[in-house]
Amino acid sequence: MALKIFNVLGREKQEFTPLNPGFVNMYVCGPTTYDWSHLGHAKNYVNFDVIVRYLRFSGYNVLYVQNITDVGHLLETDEDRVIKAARKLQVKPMQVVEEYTRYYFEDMDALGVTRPDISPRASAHIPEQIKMIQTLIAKGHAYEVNGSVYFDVTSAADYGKLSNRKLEKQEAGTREVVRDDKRNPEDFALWKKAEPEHILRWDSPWSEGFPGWHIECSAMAKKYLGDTFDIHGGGIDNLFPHNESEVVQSECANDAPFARYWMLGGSLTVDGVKMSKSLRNFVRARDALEKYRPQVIRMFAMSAHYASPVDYSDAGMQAAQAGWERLYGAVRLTRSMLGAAPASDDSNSFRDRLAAARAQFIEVMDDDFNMPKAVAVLQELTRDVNTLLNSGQAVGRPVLEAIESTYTDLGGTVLGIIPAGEAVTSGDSAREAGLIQLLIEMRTAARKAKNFSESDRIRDELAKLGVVLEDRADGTIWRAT
RNA sequence: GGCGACGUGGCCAAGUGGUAAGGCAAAGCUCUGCAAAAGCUUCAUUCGCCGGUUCGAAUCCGGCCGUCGCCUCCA
Repeated sequence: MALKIFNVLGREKQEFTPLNPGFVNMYVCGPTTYDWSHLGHAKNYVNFDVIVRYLRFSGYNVLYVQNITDVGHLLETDEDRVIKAARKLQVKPMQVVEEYTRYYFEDMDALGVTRPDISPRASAHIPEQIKMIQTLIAKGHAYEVNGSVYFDVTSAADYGKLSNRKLEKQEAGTREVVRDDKRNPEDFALWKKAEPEHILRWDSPWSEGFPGWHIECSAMAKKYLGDTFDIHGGGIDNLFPHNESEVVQSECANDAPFARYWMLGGSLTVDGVKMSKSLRNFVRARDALEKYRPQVIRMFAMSAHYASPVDYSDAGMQAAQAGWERLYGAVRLTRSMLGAAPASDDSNSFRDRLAAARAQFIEVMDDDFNMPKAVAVLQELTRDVNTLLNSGQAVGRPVLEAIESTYTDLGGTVLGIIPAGEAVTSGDSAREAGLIQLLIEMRTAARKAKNFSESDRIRDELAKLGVVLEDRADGTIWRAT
């Protein structure tokens, strides 16, 4: 079974064949770091994280580039959003960028999102952007007016092919407003001359100014991945104009196809409306992390196919949490049983069940990264694992290890929802575990003596402290809530 | 208005021609001293509505209704 990807370019599911066998060059549009990351970012970057993890799990050598936008991303009012934030906070623009870039990585790290291999910043690639703009001017795809440079969308026959937009046949100026000095209303800025109060500014052949928003991705993708590369990811909300502009300017400048596969993630919504900063309906990623474990947020992000929207709600998060706890409960039970398991081949036939789960997992992930179905595969496996482990029949160490590694590989390495283990390392945790074990033994003695008021008191008091006891045929185990 | 996505049980959701995965919630049961955890059972003759194609459609085609996204602020 070969990997298939729904390619937004052409809007069909296609077999994935990398440009160079065994290697995947991938670019994903990153955030503009002038404010906190919210769950919308978390959803999208968790999805792409799983995509990258799965590609690597499948044996591909992935080069993953994700930019940090720190300049040129203007508001509708033509204000630079970074400068605006800096003015509000009374700090230098680059301080804003530094601070929120740091927070962004902190939040993504906490969510278990693997860092991109390269995180290039727009402001560090001004020369590359200027060079690309010069190429576009030389080829007649861009023009300079009053120190600013615009891309002429009528110069490219296939402009609009990604978002399926066609230029309206109309003459410039017939619209009510033709902004700036553009020849066509649809032309977009490659370089903008800076007004005196605009602090973020660089020298260029045309003026002291700053690059447009779209050119950074084209320039940095070219620099690190080449003219043509395999996968370009991002959020569906940036399909137009951002992604469309990237495609047209890159292909015009490079005379080569740009990204071969486009993968765009669905938006996170709240009550059916997109979570966004401007609507002020967002939940910061770090606030969500205070309330829910990172694995639960990842489960939630994977509750629908990556290209579909996901609606945020407490009920949705709680469903994700309940589902996760059942999965993780099976893993925890497996690990606790490993401690005293015999090195026998008891229950060895269960290996077939594990192999089937692996095969199913790969099959559904190969089908355009069907994460909800991949989770379902683990959930079905979990039912059988629980049945086996609670059956009372002997289970040998090799099988337990095979169960553990199945969860670790599929749920851990690929999906990032199964932690590697709760290693008790610090002195305090080891002491705590010892004390809990002592209380468990005291309770066991009380139960044997049928002193249930005493045994229930120990259980209830521990529960109040966040330690839940579970009585099993082979003894009592505990877990922290 | 243009472009695009979508509408599946109480909720979330998979499913692109062969007779409805999975999770959450709910109810009953088993296990337990009681719990917890786990397992079992029940829970859509039906996939927004109306037509059509077909031996057969949630899946294909047409129309209608509704929701959402983008159309130079947004991952």
